[in-house]
Amino acid sequence: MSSTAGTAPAIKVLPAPPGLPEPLPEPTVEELRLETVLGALSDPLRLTIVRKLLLESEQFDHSCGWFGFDRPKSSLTHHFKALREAGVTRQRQYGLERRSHVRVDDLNACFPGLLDLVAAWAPEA
Amino acid sequence: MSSTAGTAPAIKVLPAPPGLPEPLPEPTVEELRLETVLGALSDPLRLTIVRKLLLESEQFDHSCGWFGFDRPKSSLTHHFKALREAGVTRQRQYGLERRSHVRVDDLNACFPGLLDLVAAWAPEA
DNA sequence: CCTGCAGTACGACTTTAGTCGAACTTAGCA
DNA sequence: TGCTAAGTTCGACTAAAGTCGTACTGCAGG
Repeated sequence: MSSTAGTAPAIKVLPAPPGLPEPLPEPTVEELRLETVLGALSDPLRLTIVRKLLLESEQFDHSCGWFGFDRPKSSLTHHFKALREAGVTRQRQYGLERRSHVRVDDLNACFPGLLDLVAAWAPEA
Repeated sequence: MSSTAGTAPAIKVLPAPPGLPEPLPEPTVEELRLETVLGALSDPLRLTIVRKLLLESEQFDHSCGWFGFDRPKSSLTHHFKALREAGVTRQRQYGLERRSHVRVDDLNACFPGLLDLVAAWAPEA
């Protein structure tokens, strides 16, 4: 996998089509680590976020407020950042809003079946 | 919080054949929680344990020392206990030794595909 | 320009998890 | 009977995560 030259050049930004904001910094596909992704998904709130993104219209990115959590904004920022830095989600800045979506293709390529488990997850009774 | 109504009243112990020690306390299948299992697997050492159990002769249970980690015994106890309490492994006492194996059937039933990811995992370069 | 709003950054605090030494428990064995 | 080895339990310490208030940035609309 790490066939790329010595120090990974860390291509952070994708060739975004014109008009589409560039993603915030995130790990590349090669940098995705199972233990990190599992750690990011071992939290009920983050599991809820990812599951909701998967089940309800993955076609669009969704802003932080779309989820309707009644937590302080700084807490939400923390969790969205954790998901992005683990490589689970991608975030783009649209004007005022920062919208997220799940990196479905990357995750299915690296960890096939994992997202199915998340989609099938049910929050504790 | 038990479960499906009526049947299956939390079978903690298996119908162990005579001569086979009973498993140490562990969550039932209904009690398995995705976030807990993922949390247990988000540690490299524990991932190593489970992967090694999966790849090298799952037919037999393996004692703590079989893995050959050069960590203090109290640390190992900690991690084996974490895996067992999350429902990932089952432990039985054989004389002096406490042997572990992965609860393959239970995990495949609850979280299909998860163990494949663990088996395919490679410790960080 | 000013104001309001989405969200971040920082920092303090609390909680949880990992690490490991030391003392203890128990089975097998001479 | 007493030794040894596998593993536990306890407790202290440390490191990492989660929580959230406050201050800040930066776009939009009047």
